[in-house]
Amino acid sequence: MTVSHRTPPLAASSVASAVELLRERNLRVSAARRLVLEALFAADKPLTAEEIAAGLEGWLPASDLASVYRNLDTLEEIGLVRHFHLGHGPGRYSLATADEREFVACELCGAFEAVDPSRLDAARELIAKELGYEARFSHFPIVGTCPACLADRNQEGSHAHP
Amino acid sequence: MTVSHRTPPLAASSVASAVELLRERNLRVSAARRLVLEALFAADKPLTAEEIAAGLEGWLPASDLASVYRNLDTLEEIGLVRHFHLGHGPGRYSLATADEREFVACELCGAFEAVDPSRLDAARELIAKELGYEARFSHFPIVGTCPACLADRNQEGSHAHP
DNA sequence: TCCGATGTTGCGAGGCATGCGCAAGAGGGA
DNA sequence: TCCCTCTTGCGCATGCCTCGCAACATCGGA
Repeated sequence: MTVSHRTPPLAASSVASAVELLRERNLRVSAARRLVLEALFAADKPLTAEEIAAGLEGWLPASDLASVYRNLDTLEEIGLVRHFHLGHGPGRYSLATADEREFVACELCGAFEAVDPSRLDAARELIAKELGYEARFSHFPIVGTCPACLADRNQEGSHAHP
Repeated sequence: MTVSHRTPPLAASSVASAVELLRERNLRVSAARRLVLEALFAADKPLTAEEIAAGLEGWLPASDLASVYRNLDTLEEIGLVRHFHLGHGPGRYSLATADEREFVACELCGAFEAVDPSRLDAARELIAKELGYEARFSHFPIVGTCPACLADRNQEGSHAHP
């Protein structure tokens, strides 16, 4: 799923509770499906479909990539999963949280972080005022230069006049 | 070229002056190269490599897609061309302007516009203060909902209580 | 004006991130 | 346990590029 879903988020606290939510929606709890959930619950960061299919480097059984994409898609449709895009490169998937997350990414080093949307409300407001657009950084992040790379850049500049 | 270049922009006013700049850099002025420039000068909006290769629907001779990409890349490297990414979908290329452009895009209808970076400085400042990141919307735009789609959405909501 | 060194072109093939079709297989209510 | 469906797995297709390589063109120099 390369497109952003707008289903309200469903925050599950465990694989078991997520499975429960699947059943409530008459979705089957297949091995492949459960594996995707287990990978997402086990991970501490957004995963690519490839990483999930590979079984998190052996921690979990490997599974079919196409099925992983399909399952991520259905899970996202019901609100259990969210994904965003880190510049070029594959999409990154994670469990949905009650409050949607937004992202910032560094175009130099590739670092990224999730941020609470409220921290971006002021900026969002300014953008709305100036352009009339309502910005959303949950599917496509704010791209720029992270603090570390900014520091590196200043470092470089400084040795011109030691 | 899927990556952003940081060469200072070179604003050319015509194909001839752009060609001049190529010669100054010891780059050859081949037919294919000139065609890319002609397409960009003829267009009133950012083009995809595919559109350029197709000769703008017959206005110009068609050319090889791989060469178009290579030429856009070299032109971008010397600062004559810039490109940005509209969500998924191919990159969009346009002639560089003396002042860099930044972009906003609507994730619902696909519309996008170029904006003067100064109009986003306040938002950029807020983001820097809040996250420490220096945001740049010239390669990856601000993604959100455009005024028209926002109006549509309100329209929909309103007929609940006429 | 011809020449040669080298930058470029135009294919064709390859790669990555997805998406699709379809027959085989597995959930789970009756 | 049966059977209807939902899912899986596999292979192949697609969109957007990128690469390798031989043929070819450009442009400074003889």
